[in-house]
Amino acid sequence: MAGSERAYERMFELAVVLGDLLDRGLGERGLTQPRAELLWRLHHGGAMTQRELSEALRCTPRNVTGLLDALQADDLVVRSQHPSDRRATLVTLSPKGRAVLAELEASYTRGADEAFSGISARDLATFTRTLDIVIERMRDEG
Amino acid sequence: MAGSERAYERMFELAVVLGDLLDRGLGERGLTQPRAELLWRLHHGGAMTQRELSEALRCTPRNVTGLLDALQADDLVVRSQHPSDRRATLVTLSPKGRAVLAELEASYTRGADEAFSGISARDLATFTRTLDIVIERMRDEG
DNA sequence: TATTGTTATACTCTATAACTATA
DNA sequence: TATAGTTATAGAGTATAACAATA
Repeated sequence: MAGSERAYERMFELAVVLGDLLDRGLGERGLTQPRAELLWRLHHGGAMTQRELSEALRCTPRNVTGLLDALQADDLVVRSQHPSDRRATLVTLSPKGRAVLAELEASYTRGADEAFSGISARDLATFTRTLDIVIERMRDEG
Repeated sequence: MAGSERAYERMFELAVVLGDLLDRGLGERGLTQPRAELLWRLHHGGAMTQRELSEALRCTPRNVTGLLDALQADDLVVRSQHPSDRRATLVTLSPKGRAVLAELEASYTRGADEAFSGISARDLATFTRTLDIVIERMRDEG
């Protein structure tokens, strides 16, 4: 088999194990991937309207409503009035949400360290550079 | 930022663009990821019972029933009687299903070549080796 | 008794369309 | 008129539980 095909296979395998690992970690915290991605955006982008969330997540406004309803029921986010536009809703992390996200971020950093520990800086650089190339090519194939 | 964290980020990005690329390619052929994975198993593993499919796909037998109902409606698979066990159903690709899968496999090989063209054999080897290590570590974190 | 695949039911994520309140 | 977010409805994928036919 050609080297490129073997590498290609491995990338698909990576996507699977990465997804499984993510689902396990999130599941232990009562989260799903779509809900966690929404929280992640708030964690890194700060308060946002639902419209802005729907654009960030590339999904419909209706979808954001559903995700927020679930997250609000779990006391992870807060909906509040927008100060200047009474049509809009401002979404923020609750104190509990902030705590969960801080812990999630720490777990993420831990995961990165564990994944690549013992790999030389040179190999890591080659790995990342190759990944950059492949990602860009796949994005272009739109 | 540490090199490991940057590489980790890139892997998550890869999973996203790989998933998007896959969805686009399958969507053009009227397929979804779960349905395509079922077809892929039949393509490479040959005729199977629904029970065997549910084990291969790591999902419930009920789930297989639903996927097969949709694939059968699109004339991509055939359900037939098991020769020796009258409880069981044997599933095979239809002629149309075989044609679609042959084309899909060709497209897969093309994708692999395009993704890594121009990358040196040495870099590709380092890339694949690093990927192997990371995948194995993530699998161990069960 | 155990197994195969089904019907019944439910939950999550996703989408479109119609609607309300506001801009 | 246009925009923000909702209700109504639908479809895909997933799961558990109860059931019928067969082993």
